[in-house]
Amino acid sequence: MTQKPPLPEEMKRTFDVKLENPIYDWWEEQGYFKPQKDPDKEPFVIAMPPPNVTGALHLGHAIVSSIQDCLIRYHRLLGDPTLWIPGTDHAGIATQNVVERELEKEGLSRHDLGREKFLERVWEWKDTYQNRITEQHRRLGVSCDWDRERFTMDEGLSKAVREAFVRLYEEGLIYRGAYLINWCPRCSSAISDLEVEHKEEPSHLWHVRYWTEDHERSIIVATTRPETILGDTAVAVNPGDGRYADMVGMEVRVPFVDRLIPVIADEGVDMEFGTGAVKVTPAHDPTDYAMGKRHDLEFIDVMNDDMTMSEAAGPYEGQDRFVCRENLIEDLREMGDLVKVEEYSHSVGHCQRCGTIVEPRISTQWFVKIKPLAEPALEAVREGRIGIIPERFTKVYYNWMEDIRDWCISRQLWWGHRIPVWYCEECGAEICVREDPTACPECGSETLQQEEDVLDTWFSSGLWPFSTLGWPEETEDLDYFYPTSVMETAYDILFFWVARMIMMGIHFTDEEPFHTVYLHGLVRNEDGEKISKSMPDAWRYDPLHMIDEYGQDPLRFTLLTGSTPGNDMRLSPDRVEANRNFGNKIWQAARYVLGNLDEDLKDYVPPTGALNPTTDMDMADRWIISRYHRLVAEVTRLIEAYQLGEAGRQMYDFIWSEYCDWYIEMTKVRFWDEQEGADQARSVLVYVLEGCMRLLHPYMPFVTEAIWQYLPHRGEALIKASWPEEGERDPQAEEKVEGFMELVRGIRNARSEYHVEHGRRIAAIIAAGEEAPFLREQQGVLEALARIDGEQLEIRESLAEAPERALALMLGGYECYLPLEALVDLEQETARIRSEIEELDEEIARARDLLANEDFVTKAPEDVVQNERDKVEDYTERQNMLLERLETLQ
RNA sequence: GGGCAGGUGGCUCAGUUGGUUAGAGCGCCACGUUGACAUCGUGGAGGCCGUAGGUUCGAGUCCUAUCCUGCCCACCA
Repeated sequence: MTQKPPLPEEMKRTFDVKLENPIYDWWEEQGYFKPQKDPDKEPFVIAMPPPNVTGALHLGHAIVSSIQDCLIRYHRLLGDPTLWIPGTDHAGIATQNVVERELEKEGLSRHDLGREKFLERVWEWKDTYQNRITEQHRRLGVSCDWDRERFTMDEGLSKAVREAFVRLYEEGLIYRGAYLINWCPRCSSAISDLEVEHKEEPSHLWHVRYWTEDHERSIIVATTRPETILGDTAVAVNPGDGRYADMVGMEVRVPFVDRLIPVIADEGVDMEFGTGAVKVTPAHDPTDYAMGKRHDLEFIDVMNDDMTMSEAAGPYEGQDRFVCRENLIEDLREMGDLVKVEEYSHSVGHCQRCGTIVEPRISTQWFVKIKPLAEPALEAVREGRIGIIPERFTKVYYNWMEDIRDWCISRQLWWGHRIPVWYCEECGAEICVREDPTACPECGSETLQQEEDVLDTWFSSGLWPFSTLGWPEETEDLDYFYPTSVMETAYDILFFWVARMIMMGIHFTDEEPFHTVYLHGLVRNEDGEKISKSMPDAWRYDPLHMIDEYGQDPLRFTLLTGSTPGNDMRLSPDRVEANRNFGNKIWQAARYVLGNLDEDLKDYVPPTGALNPTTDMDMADRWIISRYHRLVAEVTRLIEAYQLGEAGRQMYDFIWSEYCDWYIEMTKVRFWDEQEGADQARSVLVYVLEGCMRLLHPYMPFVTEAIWQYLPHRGEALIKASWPEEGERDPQAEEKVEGFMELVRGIRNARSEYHVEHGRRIAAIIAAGEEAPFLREQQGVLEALARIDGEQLEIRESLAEAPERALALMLGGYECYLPLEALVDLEQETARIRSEIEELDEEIARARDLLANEDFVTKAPEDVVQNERDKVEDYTERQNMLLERLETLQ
């Protein structure tokens, strides 16, 4: 039944990136991405943030996939029933915009097609891009359950949206009314406060004089938006402002439109700013709106939907708002009522989706009364039922939630969930029901008109963690997999999405939709710029291009290790290349291991549990096992703490710098002439490497699966193997081998310093003290690694007399002499020893000072103090030997 | 106006309960075709951890102030 993995019989010289896709397909066909439900186990569940169906995946999606797939694969290896739900978002405005742009190329507008035909076009687009996105996701290696793939506008989710809307409506938490909203003239729709991006822009502050009816008195106001003068319905001053006290209650005339407006007193006016008098346009400014409400002023919208001036703008009717501004300023100047123009910079709201300057205006829209939803959402985080990583974002979350304002959810678009409300043309009743109504429940009339507006796309996204599991139906999935575990996404949609999921999740399911929020940063290019499609070298940062070039594993490893939670990262192709090299390094190590095993690989199948170090093993074996066990513990701890980057780096360092650079080199000696312990080495090589593949699998799924398949192993696939066990450490072996490494490094260093040819084997005399037996055991390894001539190597307990004319090294507890007569330059050697003595001097002085400090000795932990004592002893010993040496040289 | 993050070798970044002589990758210098690997190996140069104070036996790590960079929030007319 079990189909074999799609790999060549023999390991090739390098890992072929083209194998990634077949391996992925194999995993999928084998059903490894599907959760193994077990009622006794707690499942691990992630709802994947659904990409918009607007276009191609970018590096932002690559980081999402990398982090989530890493967590998913880790938990799958732990044996948790693991579910990752994929899907896509209809992305209301964004998608409608791209399709409209397509239509523009044909010279058409959506109005030319009409609602129905236009929506057909959008669905076509959606089908194309959803498929493309799915394909791209597969290439990113995501191990999600494709059978559970959802779309925010598919039948089930639409039902969820309808249910959520109706419930909120019935609870009185959704209302309709005319309020000040943000209007995007290009999108021709209302947008929420969050969808407005404020940018500081240079502009002017125009001082304009308003006259009283009799032209006896006047008041000067300062404004950044002269075109809204036409909608003024008051002029306000601070009640405590003596300059204008006598004018309060008077009426002044609005220029160009025949209207007298009152001068009012309001606490909100800052006496220090501008002239201290402010024009009030309640229909076009949030502050003025509030003032208008307080003083019961008239609300006059002076613009049409397309931002041409409306009939209310009198002589300026039909002009674009900014053309009107220019003309109006000119006219004021001519009239002499433009008193002053100052340079002024202020923040201007732009539409998040199209960049157009947003116009605050009064409009009838649908809103969610948000406070009742926000309160429990705040508590959930305050009381720790939801944790946010990194923690600093909890404060950001609190600030926003505490200060939250009602959410405008209606959009004047065609693409989206149409608001399930009908109006009766007979009696005017407003009907909000779960099933499409056929007759008015009030008057029985069948002339019902459905609300034209659709919902904000984030309304459906807010239901994602449970709507994807079948809510509002009480499905098995919902019962078993909900609440989900981790919500992982970019920090820039904390409010848009995460906050709303928490609010809606708690409201509709009485449970927090997830227990952990993990926020990652944005990916930028080498220069720290946001990567956008319009950049000339954008292709260099296209994840698919990077995958073609280097493979998915290196890209993923780079994204995982390149940053810490919540911090942006700069991604350069160089880094991906470096990690590609790491993948190759592992591949080569595996080839070495495999090449040294006997025919029957089954002899080396690793134990089910940990292989612990025992005294009958070679010290090198004990050392690497111990180091590997340390790694298992560390990586597990770090992943559990969501420190994915650090865990990855630890594996990189261990595999490259310990396993490859040292352990593999050490084993070679045993294989050369099949010395004692060669079989032991084979088992240990396999044990550690196979374990590393399991550890590393969440970080480099493809290359590890391939290697694992070649290596002796238990089970059919790495992806569903088990997480390594934390075995025993062997401090003694670690200490001995590290001393040995220090000795080897010292000899190599000396060779290099004295320009000994690489190929040349040299003599050495080593006084090893009680380590002599150990060093004799490792004699062959020492010869190989330090390139020493076995015939000329002497290992003793101690030396009665140090050899003359030899380099002296005091390292790792060894006293080592390299008799390089011909090569030793006496002066150079003297200088070398002197500088080493000096360095030791400094260290000894530092440690002695520390130990002389009573406070240090009494207050610091015992092991820290002891450590310093040992150092003084060790350094002094080394220094004495070097001093002696210096004398013999002179 | 409020808040947050970053400032560590030439570049990009680690360094999470304060404790060896602060690490890595890339780049740089010297040497190297030993049968896992030149997508490599060996050795090396290079940092008073933004600045100034403070707490502590001990600070890259904690506190205060300050400068620079970036970001978020806010009804700045």
